[in-house]
Amino acid sequence: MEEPHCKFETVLEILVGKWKPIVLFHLFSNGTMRFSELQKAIPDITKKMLTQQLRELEYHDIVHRKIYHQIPPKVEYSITEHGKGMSTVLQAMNDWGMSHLNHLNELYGEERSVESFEGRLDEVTGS
Amino acid sequence: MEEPHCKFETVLEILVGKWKPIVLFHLFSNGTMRFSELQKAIPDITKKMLTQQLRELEYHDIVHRKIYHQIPPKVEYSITEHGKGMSTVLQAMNDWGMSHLNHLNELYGEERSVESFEGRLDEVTGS
DNA sequence: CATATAGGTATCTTTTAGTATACTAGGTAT
DNA sequence: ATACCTAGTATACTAAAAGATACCTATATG
Repeated sequence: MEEPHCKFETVLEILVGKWKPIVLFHLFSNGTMRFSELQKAIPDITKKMLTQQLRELEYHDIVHRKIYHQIPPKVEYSITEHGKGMSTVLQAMNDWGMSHLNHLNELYGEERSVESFEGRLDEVTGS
Repeated sequence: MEEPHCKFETVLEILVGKWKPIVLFHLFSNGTMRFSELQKAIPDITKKMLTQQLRELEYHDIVHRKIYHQIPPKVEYSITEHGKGMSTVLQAMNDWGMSHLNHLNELYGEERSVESFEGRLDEVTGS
């Protein structure tokens, strides 16, 4: 009973954060990117958040940070070997996620989306 | 480029919430549980949070809510058929999560844990 | 008549996550 | 001398998530 050994929370911990999924998406897609390239690819992110999310991914050894000691600075980010091992999990999540979206569309209709989730909650609540 | 079609965020949306993993863990393990049984199984959760997390899972058709019209009330929660389809994803997350924890232990030593993650961030930051 | 019961809701406070904006370093181009 | 560049940091603020606590419902029991 004590501590549930169901540790999918570990994966959640890596992925949680408003910008982590999209940061990972770009790094997985493009291989290696500079800080400024990531910024351009994700226009609404602030430097602070981009730095923060990258640091957390770096802590988990998902992302590698390569510093070129130049002026002006150059820093490149890429997925580590360990991080690449995560891709099957992400793929599994992605695949099931897609089918889940279809399922939700069947339940609630095409017009709904993951984003417009708040408004629908009361429907289920008020029954 | 536009909208990344990498939709593992959908799965995140279902699972994110401080108590969702443990709620799911108990429901997957025990099959069917009353509200009060969940409360007992997760002592630190408040009624408010338990209700909220269950409602969100219900919205996503992961959890089913069966109401017995009695006084005092009786409500049973269980994993839906659709929800059961999620178990392979959760298993994949769980498995990779375990190996990731080992990896982190190799990197940072045995004493660290997922929980004591804050304190370690500066180590990676300050290099 | 007061109390307990189960499964909640309502309201308020605290904590955490995210945003906005200004500032920095150090070398190069004007 | 001044402005510009990149990859940040620092500080202050706002929004969202979670916690604490009180209350509600209708029946059955003492």
